[in-house]
Amino acid sequence: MEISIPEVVILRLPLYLRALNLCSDEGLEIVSSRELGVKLQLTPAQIRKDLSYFGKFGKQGKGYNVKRLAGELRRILKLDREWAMALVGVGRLGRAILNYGHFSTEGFSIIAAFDTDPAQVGKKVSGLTVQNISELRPTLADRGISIGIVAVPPGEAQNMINLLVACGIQAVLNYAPIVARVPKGVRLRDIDPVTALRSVTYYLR
Amino acid sequence: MEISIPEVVILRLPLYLRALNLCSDEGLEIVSSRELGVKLQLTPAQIRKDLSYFGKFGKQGKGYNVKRLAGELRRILKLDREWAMALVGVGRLGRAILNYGHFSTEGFSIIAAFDTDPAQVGKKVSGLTVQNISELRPTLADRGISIGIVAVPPGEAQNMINLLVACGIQAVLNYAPIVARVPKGVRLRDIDPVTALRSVTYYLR
DNA sequence: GCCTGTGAATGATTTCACAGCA
DNA sequence: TGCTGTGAAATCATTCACAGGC
Repeated sequence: MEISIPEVVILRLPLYLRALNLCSDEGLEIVSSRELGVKLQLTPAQIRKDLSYFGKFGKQGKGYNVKRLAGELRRILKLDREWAMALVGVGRLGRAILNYGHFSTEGFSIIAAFDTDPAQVGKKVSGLTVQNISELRPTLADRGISIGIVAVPPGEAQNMINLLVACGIQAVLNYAPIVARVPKGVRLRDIDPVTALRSVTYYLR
Repeated sequence: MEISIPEVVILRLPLYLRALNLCSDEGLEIVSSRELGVKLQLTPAQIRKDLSYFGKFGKQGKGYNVKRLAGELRRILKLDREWAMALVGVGRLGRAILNYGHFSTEGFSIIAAFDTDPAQVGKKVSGLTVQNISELRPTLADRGISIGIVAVPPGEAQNMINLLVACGIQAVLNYAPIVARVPKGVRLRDIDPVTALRSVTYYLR
């Protein structure tokens, strides 16, 4: 029987990757779980235990080879390929997302943009021609798009998510400030600065 | 001795607030933990247990008064006041943050903007005059700013966070794609779509 | 000596299950 | 009957502690 890996572990792997990139920048070739732990404010034991779900990547007495471990994590997280994404909503927020430089350098490309507003359809934004939402289904299928980015007003967001799901999307990155729902089997991540702030004020004077 | 409330609970309270707002929009006056659980994909028991850390807000046999519970949560999370924020970095990302409409409607106002680039200082962006970073300390103190927003390139981000901390900031909302560190007592929240995506591809085909 | 990988122990969080009230 | 609030039980996650290898 398959042992399944806790989701908290998967959520930490990208942080390990960030820390390893930092090690690379510092010219480090080998890093120990203790050193990684200092950078990430995690215990060494947690890092070792997390990695042990996937294999043995370290050398006793030494630590982990920075490049090798980064490569393994990229493979585990399926970051050793390009991921095609579609943006829904090309208003102010959607345009800012298209201009965000860090997606493409990390293997995530927005290759299609959609809007429900006929006035937007056909316009060029950041090198993409805005398509009518009715073209969503064939475009997702033909162009191998697995991730949808939702950047529409809150009132429309759940409908757009439902539409993406109905068209076979596998994951949604939701920028709308709502409680979004997706069926089991579809993955959802929310980018919501207001929710982040609301959980922080509790601790402030 | 004070019993301290688990951080996971605090992280869920803003979601409860979102769900309650949705109930309000639907014209609901009373909601049960079961109904909230359906909206949030959480178990009713978890919602009741979470709320029980703070008091008894429900009516047996009925449920929770939507308006009343929303009000209590706002009070608990200290959202019954205005929070002043300072933005550091007025490049493309910083400007998009200034244009993001959902902060001010939720009681979070960006009332000062800073940049290290002398060419930016003195310019007006979204109604704010960009200030020299050297004015950070007096401005935070004089204007009662408790939250700093970091939107500078990755290489400068940790330095800017250190500076904010040195100037007495209580919380940092970090948009830079780095592993950021803050001392104990300062709260950090990261807004990082690439990290969100990296944790999602693991589950995709 | 130093650090990994990992069962066992501890600690935290979630869920159960039910008393008590509307 | 229906739902809350809550101890107790169950589950899940983290940390400990040490065998084993460099």
